[in-house]
Amino acid sequence: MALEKKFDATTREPRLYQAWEAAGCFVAGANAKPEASSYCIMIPPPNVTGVLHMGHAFNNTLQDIMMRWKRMQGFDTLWQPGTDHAGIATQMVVERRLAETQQPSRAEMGRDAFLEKVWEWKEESGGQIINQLKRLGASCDWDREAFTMSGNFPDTVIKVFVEMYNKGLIYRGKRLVNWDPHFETAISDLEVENVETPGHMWHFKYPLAGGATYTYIEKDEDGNITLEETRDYISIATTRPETMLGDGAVAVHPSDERYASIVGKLCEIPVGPKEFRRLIPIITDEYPDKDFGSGAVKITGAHDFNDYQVAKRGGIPMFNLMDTKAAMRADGKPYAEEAAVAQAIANGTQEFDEAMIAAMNLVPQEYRGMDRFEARKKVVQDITDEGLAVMMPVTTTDDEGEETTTLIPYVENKPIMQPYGDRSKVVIEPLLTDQWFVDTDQIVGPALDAVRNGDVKIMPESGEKVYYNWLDNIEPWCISRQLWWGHQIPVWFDADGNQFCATTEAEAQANAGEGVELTRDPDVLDTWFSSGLWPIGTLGWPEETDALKRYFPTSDLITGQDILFFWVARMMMMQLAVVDEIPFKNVYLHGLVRDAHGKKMSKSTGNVIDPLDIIDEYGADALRFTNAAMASLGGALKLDTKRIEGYRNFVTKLWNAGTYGDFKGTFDVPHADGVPETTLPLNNWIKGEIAKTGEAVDAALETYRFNDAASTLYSFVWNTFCSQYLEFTKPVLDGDDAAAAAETKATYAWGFDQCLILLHPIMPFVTEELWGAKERPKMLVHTDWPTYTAVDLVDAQADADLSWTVAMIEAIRSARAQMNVPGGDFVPLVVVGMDAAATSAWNQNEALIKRFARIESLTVVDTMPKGTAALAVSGGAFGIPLDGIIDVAAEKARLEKTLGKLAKELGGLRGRLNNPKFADSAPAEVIEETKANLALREDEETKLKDALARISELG
RNA sequence: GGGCGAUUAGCUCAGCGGUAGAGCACUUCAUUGACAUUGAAGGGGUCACAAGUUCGAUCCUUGUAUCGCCCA
Repeated sequence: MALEKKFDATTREPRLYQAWEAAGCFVAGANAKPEASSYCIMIPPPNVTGVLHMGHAFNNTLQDIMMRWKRMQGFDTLWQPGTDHAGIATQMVVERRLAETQQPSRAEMGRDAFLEKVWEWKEESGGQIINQLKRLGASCDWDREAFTMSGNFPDTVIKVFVEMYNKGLIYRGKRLVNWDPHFETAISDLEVENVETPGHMWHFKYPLAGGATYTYIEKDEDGNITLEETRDYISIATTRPETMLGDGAVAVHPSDERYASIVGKLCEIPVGPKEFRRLIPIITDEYPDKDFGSGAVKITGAHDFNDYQVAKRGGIPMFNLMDTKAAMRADGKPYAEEAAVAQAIANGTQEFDEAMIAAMNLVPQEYRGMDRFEARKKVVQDITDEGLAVMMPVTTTDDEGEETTTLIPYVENKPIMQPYGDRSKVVIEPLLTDQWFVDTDQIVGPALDAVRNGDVKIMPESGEKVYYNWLDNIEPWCISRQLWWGHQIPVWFDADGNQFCATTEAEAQANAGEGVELTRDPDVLDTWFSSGLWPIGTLGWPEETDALKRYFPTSDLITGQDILFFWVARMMMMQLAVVDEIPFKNVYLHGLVRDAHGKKMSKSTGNVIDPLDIIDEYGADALRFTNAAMASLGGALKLDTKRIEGYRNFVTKLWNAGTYGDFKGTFDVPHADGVPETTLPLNNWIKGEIAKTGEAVDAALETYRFNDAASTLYSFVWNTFCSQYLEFTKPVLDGDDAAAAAETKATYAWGFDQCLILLHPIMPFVTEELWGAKERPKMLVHTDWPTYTAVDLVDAQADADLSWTVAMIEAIRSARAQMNVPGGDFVPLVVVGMDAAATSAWNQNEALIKRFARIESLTVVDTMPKGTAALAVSGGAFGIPLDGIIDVAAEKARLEKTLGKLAKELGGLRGRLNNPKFADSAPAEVIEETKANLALREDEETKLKDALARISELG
């Protein structure tokens, strides 16, 4: 059959994919050899409503390379695909759509109706990313496609929750959590992005109770007094004045002498109606930094993580000031009543508990219902108006040179780290709420040990350090979300708030007793709680499924380093906590795919590269090859379309090597499984080169060095197979020796097949297409991966002869080009003192050298004729006689340049060998190698010096 | 502030205790022979800087500078 002139990726790739799918090529266990070991990869599940971006394309290319390679090797493979319900992200998208289409809002339609809308949207868009993965060529077992909200998965999640609850690994409590005021839900630490933002630090006076005064003294480093004054206040610096209303104390460092005399006294929060101002104690704690601000900090336990710790230590009440939208609270009793109770607490005359404090609203009437940022402005204004802002002098000069000094409020402009929700992009508010937590301290140990003892390997190695660093300092994991889309927490409460955790409502009811009214916790679980169970969940746990037995623990996990904590670490902890086994053996982490200049791809920058556009323009194979070539362990991923173009050209190159073979009849050679028997040096040689390449590819993939595999194949196919071997077959296939031609045809056919096989994991489409151009027992996707080795196939003689031949051709071409010998002319070659090896190599490959270097004859002479261009080739002094036409100056320059390089090298080699310490210390083989190298270079130098001397005689 | 990394050709990046590599870009030449998505030849590097270890350092160690990412 004749091949098309070009490979049309756009039309061929989808058809090839369909053919694989139709033949069941990707089904778990397909092409497995009997008794094969298993090889399993879990896809990092993309968001169900997502679209394929370059990160997915990169990540899935690497996974597919591993899968296809292992499948061809006959492993029992499973690539488990699926999608994630992605709680916040999906709920956000659906809510936005509701708004855009003028439908009732989430709150208006209620939970059940809203969830129906989410499912509708999932059905509508859920298949998209899967189809995009297919365009990339991903060989997942689609029959097993999973989704974190359907099939057995929800049962798995609920069962794990119940088990962990029963083991005491999950608890509920009122804690300060990161609260997203936009989505009105708690989020985990990892979902918060801290961004440096311009901010202000205000300085306010908290008056001492009852008009008390003290002497405030500041000293410099040497203990000299720099400031001494009587104060009736303590100065407080804050970036968040609106939270002053919830202050429970002012804290100073225990060693801070400036405030020692007033510790234990009360001071007044300078906000709110004057008659109800609260008094709070001045306490000591290790937290305040003496050198920061005034050294005294206000303690607002309910709205700051550091203050929360101080308040917990000091038993200081934490007054919650804000509602779920982060507006100042408008509920509760009038301010006057609340403030009176709070004062009693501060005075120590009122008992209090957590629930009582939580119910109190200490927001003064005029602030109630205000947005937090509005409230901030008002607080600052009110305090300043009252004269309680710390003032600083500012001197200005007027037109007449008159200096005036005025006092203005002391406000520092300084960058502050502001927390933002990674999805909502609004400022996160620390908020005191009831949430569910995983007690990570209890389950982190095995996850750390598994990596420390090598059961799980993380690549690159730096990933392990990052992993340790995070897990060693892990915080409790807040797993409840005040969302609707997700796995609802399986806990029911009775009227007294008693918890009944069970897998079903009936079970909870049974535990609570008949007739007890129960309400289910409305919250859902963090998406990562369920995706943390992806390995066992997709394999059917808690059922002892066949898949679980065969494929768990899985083999490799290939994922972005950005989800090392979110996902990888949590899968480790969860799998070990639930089934007491590691989820996977190797973790390959990669970075973010960036643009050609290393910039993050973003819509606003406009530098986003859509993988589907790339596939349309260049084909999936080109994109995949680019991905593989970029994937050095730990390397940066900069995607340049020029590079993709280059690999598209490589696809074409391979295709043309196919059309050459087709043209020469190599596709008429029937398919055979074994390595062909050969006698010709060029055929012996290419077999060895292929074996070496195969070994290099295996070695690269075994160590996840995809870039090495790609560059080895690129260089072999383009340079060795096409530029050399293919060219060398021309004289034989066109020649009169029928036996030689037949052998070469068969060898070319086999060699080209090997290229297709070795390239298939990286470039599945074009290779399968070329494979299909001949009658075959199996599709390429299921063809056996080679097991021959270099030891089997390398013929040392052929190897040496062909290497010499290639070097000879290159030396002649180089000399010709530099001597300006017209390309078409055949020229004679002469040699003095040709040795046996060179003679043998010449005899074997004379036709090739003559044809490709355009040589008409080789003559052995006693002395070089005058005006000969010398060649730096081993085995004799070769030269091209160019008497009369030689450019003497050019030839001198050429020789001098080569001699210069040689001299530098010789200097290094001799220096090393002359150093007695080198002889003593270096390994014998290095010394031998150096000596041999020196001899070779000296020989070359002698010949070239002779040549230079001769040419110098001419001019 | 803590952690992790990077610095190699004009650009994007590999690499390695003992000859400095690729792709792109650049220069010159080639055009009916599988392929112009091509072929041939070529130019281009104090491997950031400094000290140390070593017979030998671009590579290992320490420090400096610059840049990046993650966590506070």
